Amino acid sequence: MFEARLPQSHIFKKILEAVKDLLTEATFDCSDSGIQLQAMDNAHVSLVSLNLRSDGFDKYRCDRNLSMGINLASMTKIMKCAGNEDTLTMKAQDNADTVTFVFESKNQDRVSDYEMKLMNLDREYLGIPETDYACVVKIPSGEFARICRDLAQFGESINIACTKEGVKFSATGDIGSANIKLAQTANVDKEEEAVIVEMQEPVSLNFACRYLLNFAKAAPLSNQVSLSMSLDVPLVVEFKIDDIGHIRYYLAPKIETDDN
Amino acid sequence: MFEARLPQSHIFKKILEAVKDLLTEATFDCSDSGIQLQAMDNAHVSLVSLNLRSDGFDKYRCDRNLSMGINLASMTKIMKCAGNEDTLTMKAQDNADTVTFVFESKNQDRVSDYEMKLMNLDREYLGIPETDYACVVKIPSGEFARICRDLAQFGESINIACTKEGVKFSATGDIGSANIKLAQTANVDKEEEAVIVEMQEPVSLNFACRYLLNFAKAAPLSNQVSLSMSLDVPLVVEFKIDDIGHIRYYLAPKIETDDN
DNA sequence: CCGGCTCACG
DNA sequence: CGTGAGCCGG
Repeated sequence: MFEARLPQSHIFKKILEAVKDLLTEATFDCSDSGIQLQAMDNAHVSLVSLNLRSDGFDKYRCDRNLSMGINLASMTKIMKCAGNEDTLTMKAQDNADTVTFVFESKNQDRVSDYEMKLMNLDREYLGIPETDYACVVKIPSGEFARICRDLAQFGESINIACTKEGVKFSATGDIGSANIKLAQTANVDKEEEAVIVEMQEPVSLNFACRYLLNFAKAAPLSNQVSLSMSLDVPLVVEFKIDDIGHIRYYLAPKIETDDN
Repeated sequence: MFEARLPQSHIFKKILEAVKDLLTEATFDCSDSGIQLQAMDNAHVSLVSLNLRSDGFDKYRCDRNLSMGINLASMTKIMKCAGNEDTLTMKAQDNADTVTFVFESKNQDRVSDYEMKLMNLDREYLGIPETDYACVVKIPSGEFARICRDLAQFGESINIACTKEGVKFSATGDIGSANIKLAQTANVDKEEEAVIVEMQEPVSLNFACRYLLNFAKAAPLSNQVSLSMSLDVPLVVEFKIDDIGHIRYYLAPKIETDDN
């Protein structure tokens, strides 16, 4: 059987908020090492990759590898029924066609369980090569969300330009042009406010704003987000998730000329 | 060139909130003495007049008089990209057809700039005679907004009746009639809560609710609003803006009988 | 002053 | 349904 317990359901709630607008359904692959989800978004433009290590769970047991095809809208509905502080347990029998979510309040006064039908989903295994990136930028995730929101008003694509001094986000459109420059922080008063640029080589790439906006929905999962970029290679937007794993989004640059 | 800097962008943000529903575009007249905007609203019913003195700015430079035709929806979008505590700098070259807004966070780690195209707008210079008013009422601006909102439910016009005892706002309609009376405050505990009536002669005038509602959007700019009234003369609704100027709205009374 | 939540609108 | 604005709490 499969059983995984987290002391706080809110991580899972936020994960669902972070994927449900990109994916209508997805397969959760459970193995001894943890839970993994990997899927192209509905439009087959970006890729979502979620990793939750087994050791990050309060309790974890997975006797046999298990692929659970899940309708994310349904799962979102169920997760909304959990209190943020509830203990969450996911359970499935080895060959079952359902998964059960159990929410327990801290004092055990309230226990609820939700059983959800699993789906058979076509799988597409995608190899993601590990790469060295020309630039890796870490910025506060709230800042990232804010930048995407602000620049979305100006155009459909956002240019990210990275030099060793910092990173610049730009957009151009009918109402004008916008540039947001973040300098690498010298004084790291609070770690979560740091802007850190690791640069081998400067890059300047364009991305579809709409996807970046969706990625930014993962901001509640982490104070910081890292953006890894190289020429002609998909951007990686990574949010670490506490002590358990990460969620990554991959998005190919727009191959446009810099005429905006 | 033209350059004007304010230590806090929120004044400008609020100014835009206070005009954007009345005007789709407007000309900002910049001169050595400051920035002025004067325009009839889209329906040519009311008049908006904004004055920002140069000495109210942190830094101000205007080599040549400059009239900037601005689409206020665009400018509103741009102002929404500023943090409330950001330093705001407006810049334009002498004969440029664009204006640039620069927002800087207090620690300079974040700098964003927005360039916006200027428009050529037809100008209408309107002389506004200085007048003595039969009644000048000062009330808390939040109170004013509340009154307009409350009375809006009853009818399309609001009667403002002023005597030396105080001021009464009334509306009548299908669902009934409403009267809100504010007595002149005796004990001025807090200045911003004061209701002050300066009366030469009592007045009772009717105004289109819809415009008063729009004027009330300037409430965040000031704790107090003053209403200046005389028979058959436009009402003046004035909000002082900190140490820098004011915004005034002018609205002619409805010439109806008091049958509501 | 910022973040989360709730309500209203497109 | 998803997004944006206003309100309340930390």
